[in-house]
Amino acid sequence: MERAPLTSALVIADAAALADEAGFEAVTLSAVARRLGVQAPSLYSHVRDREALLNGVTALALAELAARIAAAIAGCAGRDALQGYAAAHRTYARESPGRWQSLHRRAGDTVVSSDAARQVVALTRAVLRGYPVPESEHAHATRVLGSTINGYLALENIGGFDHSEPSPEVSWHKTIAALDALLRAWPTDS
Amino acid sequence: MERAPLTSALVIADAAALADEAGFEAVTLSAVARRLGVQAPSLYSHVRDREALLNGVTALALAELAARIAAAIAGCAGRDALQGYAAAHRTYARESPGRWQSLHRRAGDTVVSSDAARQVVALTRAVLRGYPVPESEHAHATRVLGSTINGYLALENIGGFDHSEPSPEVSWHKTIAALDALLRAWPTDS
DNA sequence: GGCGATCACCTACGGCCTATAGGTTGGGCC
DNA sequence: GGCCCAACCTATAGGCCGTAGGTGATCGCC
Repeated sequence: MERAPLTSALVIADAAALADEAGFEAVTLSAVARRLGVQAPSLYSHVRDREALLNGVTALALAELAARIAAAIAGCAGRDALQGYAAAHRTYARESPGRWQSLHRRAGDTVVSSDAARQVVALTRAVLRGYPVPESEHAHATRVLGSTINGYLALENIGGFDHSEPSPEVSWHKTIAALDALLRAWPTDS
Repeated sequence: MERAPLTSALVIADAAALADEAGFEAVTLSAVARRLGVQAPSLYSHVRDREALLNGVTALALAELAARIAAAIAGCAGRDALQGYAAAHRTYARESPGRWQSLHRRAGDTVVSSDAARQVVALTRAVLRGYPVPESEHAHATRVLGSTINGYLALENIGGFDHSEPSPEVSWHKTIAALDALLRAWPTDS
């Protein structure tokens, strides 16, 4: 059978698919090799070690997330942009749970200082520009936004809301509304 | 040498110490056994399997966190209580990084429905009672609070703030101030 | 005081994972 | 036609989980 030869990108893409199917912690060189119909040591030609494979998945996820955010907030401002920004995160977390998990780890420097990382920051600032938050406060507001959205999704993800009453759906909308109100009346006094 | 015999609690306590020293993912039956001067299979008398060991650490951490929160907000209300509540989380995350990490995983039912878990929720509601948030909105506000605080600490923890400008310290205070403002003017309209 | 049970630990093992070393094959290029 | 190299292979070492079954000291009990 004529198979196209593996490449680093193919291996990483398959690892990402596996992460979504079986959880990020299930991403193992052996498992990926099995899925690709190849012996495990063969992968070391394409990927330096397991850590590099995981970093690859993280980088991929970050780029995908950035693209989704960009699409979601294009042409929007104010609350619409915030809503799109948050929804992009949430649908990504739902549709690609493994890749999304891969974002919640200390990643290698190449990932941290990647274009995708910078792009996500830039997109967040773009959302803030629709609010009366002074430029000097953007860094803080970015952090609050990221903390709350990622924190919410993380809690939801590990089942933190499974055993309490109101549906996470409602709380999610309230949370976005709260962020909107917060940005609208950003406390500028120290 | 007369050693006191191991117990389940001792094994879990040692695992927690190891988690703080080497990271939660380093908590392995072999490593704990080494630290205790015992062969790895011996631990299975005290702990059902690795998963149970990790759940034990999570339960321990949750109980410790609840105790710290309780101490931090005793006799406080309003902003002071919020400040204490948040600070308790942060100092716990800094002083016991491994145990704190152990809280960020899907834990077994015994942990989720433990007294400590209920206590943390109750303490959060106690904080909210110092704000004009209607009782019917407490669940939502609890989630926002937990999301933001945990989200911030998680981002800080994985180094998300390492490569951007203002010190995380300043942003942290701004974040608490923002939460205070938010709760003070909780948007009650749908 | 001696006997048996039990408890807490042990060794031995199988299976899965990472990672390295070194062999084999087939296609492209001179 | 012969050489080289890329992409895969097998073999192997070492670490981890978890099970099975053995051993010695201690304790209750007669």
